[in-house]
Amino acid sequence: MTGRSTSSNLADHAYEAVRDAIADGTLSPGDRISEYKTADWLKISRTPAREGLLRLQAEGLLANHPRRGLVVASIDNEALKEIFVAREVMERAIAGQAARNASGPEMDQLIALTDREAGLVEDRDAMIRHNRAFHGMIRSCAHNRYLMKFTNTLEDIVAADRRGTSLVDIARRHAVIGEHRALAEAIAARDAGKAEDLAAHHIRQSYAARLKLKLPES
Amino acid sequence: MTGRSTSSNLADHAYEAVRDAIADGTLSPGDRISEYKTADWLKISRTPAREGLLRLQAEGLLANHPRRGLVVASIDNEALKEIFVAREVMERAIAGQAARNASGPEMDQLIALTDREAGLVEDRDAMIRHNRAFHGMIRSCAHNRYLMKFTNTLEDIVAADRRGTSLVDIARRHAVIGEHRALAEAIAARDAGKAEDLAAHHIRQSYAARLKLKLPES
DNA sequence: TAGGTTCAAATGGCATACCATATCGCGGTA
DNA sequence: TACCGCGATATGGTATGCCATTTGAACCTA
Repeated sequence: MTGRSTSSNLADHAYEAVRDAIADGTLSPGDRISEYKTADWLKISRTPAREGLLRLQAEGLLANHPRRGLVVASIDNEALKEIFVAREVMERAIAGQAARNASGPEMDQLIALTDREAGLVEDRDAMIRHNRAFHGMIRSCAHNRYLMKFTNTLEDIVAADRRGTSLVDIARRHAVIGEHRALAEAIAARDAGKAEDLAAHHIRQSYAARLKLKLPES
Repeated sequence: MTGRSTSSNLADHAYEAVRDAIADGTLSPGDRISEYKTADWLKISRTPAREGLLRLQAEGLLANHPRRGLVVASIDNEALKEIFVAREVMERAIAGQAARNASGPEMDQLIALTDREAGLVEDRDAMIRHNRAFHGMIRSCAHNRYLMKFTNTLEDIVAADRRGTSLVDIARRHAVIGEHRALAEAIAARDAGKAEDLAAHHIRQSYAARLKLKLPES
């Protein structure tokens, strides 16, 4: 998942620290990032810092601006479109697989998450965290580590974009809660076809809501 | 792509060398791999060797056996199933996108590739190389860098498996040529729906053919 | 004042050194 | 002969040093 795991080694620590800094806006797209500054910030040496940054680069969160070092990746509208196309097909498949493969306890946990969500509609940050946890749970239920990893990566990239999540809009938050509930119920009912359609629709709605924010090109 | 690009830095060189060694069977699943041996083999120092290996690990080609270092990843039947589920949904989407987005020259090149393929049916290794080039071309045509990267990674993982490709069977090679031709023609005709179905079918056939090889669990 | 030149600081890439730990073999002892 | 313990070796993790390149800016000159 994307959780704050207690990193056992310093490279993981660097990876998580920088990733989280990007996710929460401490670092913005276009910001330059150097091995030195990162190492100094985290009180570690350059080597593990470099390893963490290389990993972020491999995942697409950082871009190697040819002769100027690493920068937080800016995603243009074309890349955003590609990401949402990819997310739609993968989240659709994940929802179907979750409906087929989730264990009883997993489904219980998924339902419990949706029950909790309604109470969070007023709290934007809590909703954002909960949204990630919810989708993470579905990916878990699908029992497909590859689709899980890929979608997690794409979610991180999207979160890094300064246009942020569509959840800043409270109307969208209300809508999301309904979409989540319907999706969770379809999965719990083991209705794979319905779950797939609802998941795809959910991702499309998310993309549409984000485009409506109408923020300038990165 | 997976091409033998002239790596500009040593870490990339290490990455490519080890990846290719895995792909061509020089290294087999379960084989231990150390930073030291890799560095010595390639006449570089541990640092870039380590970076290349870490990248391979992040992609899933190497596994970090807890107390024994890195080993070439063994994929069990469950993982193979997950991979093919993921490949099916992504290759399906890629085929559809290719039918919609491919430029004229790209389609010409795709058709040219299929024309060349028929003459290769007797040459197993040439077919294997051509198969990768063909799928790489379709991924290119789709103009979706994320789906392209993910499917390339999965293809590398599958290639690493010692059970190898189903293309070792000449009957399968004949079938593949037909499936490729049909798929390329659907894309060239911009029939996205048909291309999607053909691509999904192709992946399922590939999985079925591989299972029929009935080789022991890794 | 504008433009060019030069030099210092920053940065990435690579090599190497150091340390802790784990593995494996060798030898001694019961 | 079998088992136990100790030490050499292998290995990963981390720190640091060196070098080439580039950038940015101060300074000099026309």
